[in-house]
Amino acid sequence: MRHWRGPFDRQGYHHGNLKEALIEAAQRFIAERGIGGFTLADAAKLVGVTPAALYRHFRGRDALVAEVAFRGYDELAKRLGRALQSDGTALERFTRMGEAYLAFAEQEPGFYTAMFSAKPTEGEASCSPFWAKAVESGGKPAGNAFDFLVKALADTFPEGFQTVDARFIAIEVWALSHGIATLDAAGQLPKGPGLPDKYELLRAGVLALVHGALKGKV
Amino acid sequence: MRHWRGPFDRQGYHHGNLKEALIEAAQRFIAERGIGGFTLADAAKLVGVTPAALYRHFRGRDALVAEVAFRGYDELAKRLGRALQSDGTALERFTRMGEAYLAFAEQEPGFYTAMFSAKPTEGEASCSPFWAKAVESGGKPAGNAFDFLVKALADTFPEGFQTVDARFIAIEVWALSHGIATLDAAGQLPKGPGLPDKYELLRAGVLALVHGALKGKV
DNA sequence: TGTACATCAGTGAACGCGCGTTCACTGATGTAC
DNA sequence: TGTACATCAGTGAACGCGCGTTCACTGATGTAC
Repeated sequence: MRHWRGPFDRQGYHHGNLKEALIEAAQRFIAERGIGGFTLADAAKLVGVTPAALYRHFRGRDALVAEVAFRGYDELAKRLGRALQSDGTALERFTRMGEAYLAFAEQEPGFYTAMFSAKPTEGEASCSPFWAKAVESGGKPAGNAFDFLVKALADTFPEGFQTVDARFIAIEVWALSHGIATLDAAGQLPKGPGLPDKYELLRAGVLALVHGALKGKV
Repeated sequence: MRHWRGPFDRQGYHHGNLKEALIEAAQRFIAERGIGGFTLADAAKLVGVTPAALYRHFRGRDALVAEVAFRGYDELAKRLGRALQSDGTALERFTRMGEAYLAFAEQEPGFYTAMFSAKPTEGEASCSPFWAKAVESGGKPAGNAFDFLVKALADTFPEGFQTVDARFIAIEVWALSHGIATLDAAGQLPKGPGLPDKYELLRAGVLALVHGALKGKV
């Protein structure tokens, strides 16, 4: 195999790493134009290949989008897992997870968009990869994003939440994170002097949600 | 003008209420298939009219989508305004607003989708109709959804939020509402025995957010 | 009441386009001998 | 080391389709006289 010189770079008849390059191109176009605006023709062109070449690696358009979404689930779980195992106090790690979530949505809009708009592939395992029971990936059981969140909550507040199910809080935290991330992506988050940025918004909001539960205020 | 017999009903050469019927059809298809999946041809067919007829009433596809979004902003503000002026205590009205928001997103997915994905029309007034300064509509200044939310907060907690800007809380509440609504629409909200439904989720979350601010916990 | 006419909402045929996908093919690669 | 061969990634031409949009038109409506 020829030396790999970057996803959109090519010399000669064989591309060398077409599958990865196509995924990367799709990710980029989905980020720029949304799921509907993404076309196979553009992706192939960017990569320097005929549209038909795609069919050596994917069943079709939907399969490529699904693959992007799948990579997204993986990357998000990886980032959250990394934050969960980072240094510092449990609260610091928990805060870092929130930042990681927002940063992921901002830095990888292609992933994020694909993750929430990929049609459930018929026959495929799970269509809610955030919180579905962890799926095996290459033998070793992979954690999912939602499980990491629940675990972080348990670590950070080992005394538990009296009457409240930890999953309850986790859903609240996730919904707030998702809301902030999508409003921000849509350019709808009010911004201005005296108004917090999204990280501050999430940090303060999560603390309030957790403390509300801690005090049985819910 | 002939008697109006329903949006998708027609007799004779002239439709009678084509503009409204097209908006309604667009709303329905956007709800079913998303912005990308909506086509003029389908809308015209449903209404019983040639695609070209659309151009008597709209500049083109984008204008129709924008009109749907605009109706959505209007309808949402109307519903929130109604909740804001309903009976009961201030807290009850505030809670009702949250329910109204979630119900709107669920009952009018066409509106909700259009509102968040309409491209900012160049030359048009505002591209963030939730919180942009209230626009005149037919002479009388119309309230926007975000202003209603801030007002509800002020009514419900007249003692104010010590160190915290009320808009801060409003953004948190809105982000949580939006997150819950969109996760629910995407079928991603975990559901099961012991887990709360979305209304309970929002109610508890909002209370926690507000109390967090009230106690200066933020 | 009847007729001529202006208005304009909707027709239907056509357009150019770009899409996703297929197919028989070709040329580069690496392996067996 | 050299040659024959199997493999298969990518080609390029073609497909059928449905899209948004245009245009000269037609037929229904309502108004002026």
